[in-house]
Amino acid sequence: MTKISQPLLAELQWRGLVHQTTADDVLPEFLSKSGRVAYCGFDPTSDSLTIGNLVPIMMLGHMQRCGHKPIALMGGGTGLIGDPSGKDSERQLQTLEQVGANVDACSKIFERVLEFDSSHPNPAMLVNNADWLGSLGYLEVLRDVGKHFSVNAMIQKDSVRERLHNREQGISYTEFSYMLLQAYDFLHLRREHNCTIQIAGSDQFGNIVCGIDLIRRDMIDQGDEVPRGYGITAPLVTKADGTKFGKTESGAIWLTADRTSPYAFHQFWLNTSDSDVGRYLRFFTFLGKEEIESIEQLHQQEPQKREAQRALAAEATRLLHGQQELERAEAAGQALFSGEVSSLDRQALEEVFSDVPHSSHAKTMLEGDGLLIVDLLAETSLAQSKREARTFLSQGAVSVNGSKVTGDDVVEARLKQSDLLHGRTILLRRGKKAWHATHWA
RNA sequence: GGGCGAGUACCCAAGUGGACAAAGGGGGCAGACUGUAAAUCUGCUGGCGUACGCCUUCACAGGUUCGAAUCCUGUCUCGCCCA
Repeated sequence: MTKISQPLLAELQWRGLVHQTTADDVLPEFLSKSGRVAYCGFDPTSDSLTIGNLVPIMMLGHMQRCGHKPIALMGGGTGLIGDPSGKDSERQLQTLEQVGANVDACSKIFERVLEFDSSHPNPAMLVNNADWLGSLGYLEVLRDVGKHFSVNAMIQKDSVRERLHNREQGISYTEFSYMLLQAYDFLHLRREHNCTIQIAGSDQFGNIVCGIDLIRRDMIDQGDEVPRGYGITAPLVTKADGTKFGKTESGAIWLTADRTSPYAFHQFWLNTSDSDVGRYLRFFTFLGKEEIESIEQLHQQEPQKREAQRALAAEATRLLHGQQELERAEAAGQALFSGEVSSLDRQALEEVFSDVPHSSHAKTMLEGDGLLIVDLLAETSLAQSKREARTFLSQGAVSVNGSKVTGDDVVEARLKQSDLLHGRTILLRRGKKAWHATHWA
């Protein structure tokens, strides 16, 4: 996995991960030597990151694989301020404790993609800018950082200008200062860790340039002839149908299992459309060029097999959740979509349905004539009322233990004790995807 | 402050005294077809009830009327024009 395949920039480019760089003329040359240090900042606005953050994380992964040193920067300090970019309203400030907890929680994600072990030739680092921003004095900032910034230039920035012209919202001095802090981060890492590259999403280009400027001015002050700071931005991930990437009906897709189960995560990738899957393989897996191209070829020949989606889902799930969770997710998907659940043994059944809504009922209800399915459905997450349950039944949308409820009068269909799997479970399904497990005791 | 116009269901939008739980479109859910896709076609889409029915809804509060989304009065919100 740690093979050094090709120079970083070429690697990023064929993957389509480069949106824009600074200093196009000298950057390739600069990056051709290994051992460069690059960082990317992440906002700890919550206790997990979403797949929207995955692209820059992958970029850091490529850095490391190409022999450079990646630094993941958690914005524990800047998170207290809030980046005005792309926001149309002032940010709600978070408490110190909140931000601190979020930093801890998010750092686990990086450990999955990056190698932090000190035995690695170029181990990754995780830093929190609260560590240096927190102790920074106000006067110090004004003298050493503020001096290098022109307000005239700052108010020209898109992110600021929009808010300045918006009387309703405006922008606070706090958020206005954000770019100084981000620029200072870069300078700090440049000084302390010889970090020369900043990676970020395309919306951060302006902030990166600020940092580069600051480094240049600062280093000239110190008599350094070749001040170096470069920026690489990643493209915005888009979907062919124009809808927003990374969102589903049930919300954002997160990178940790407590927010988005490995099964849901796997399903998300599996449902990628044909027109996006090639790009996503490049973005979200570490598979090599030839491998991806052969997968694509296979996919084109037999798109119905969805080899490309399967590969994408497998790689991404393994990366973030590990081999074991991947296997569970695949097994669950297999069982849930084939509908062949009655053959599962007890343990497999419990594993597959651990993430599915469930409810408990009294076994005695199944005695005698049994229980009307309509009545049971209304009590589950699958139908809101008896009337709705009747609709689903008559439409042929309901399955019991994987087989569709059919017959002349489906509304009158009943469940009996013989329907119990392993003596305690009956699985209901509405439509293709909505399952509900009922347990009986 | 003055004048005009608008507020309808998840969203857009018709309806300007009864046939209105309210056209049409979008979205959502389900079915067929499929590849857990796209496109297409079909059904459902205020709530509750085993078809008839009941309850709640057309910005809000009152009123006129046998009957109001529709008419009247007041209030609020939004848009445009004038000061």
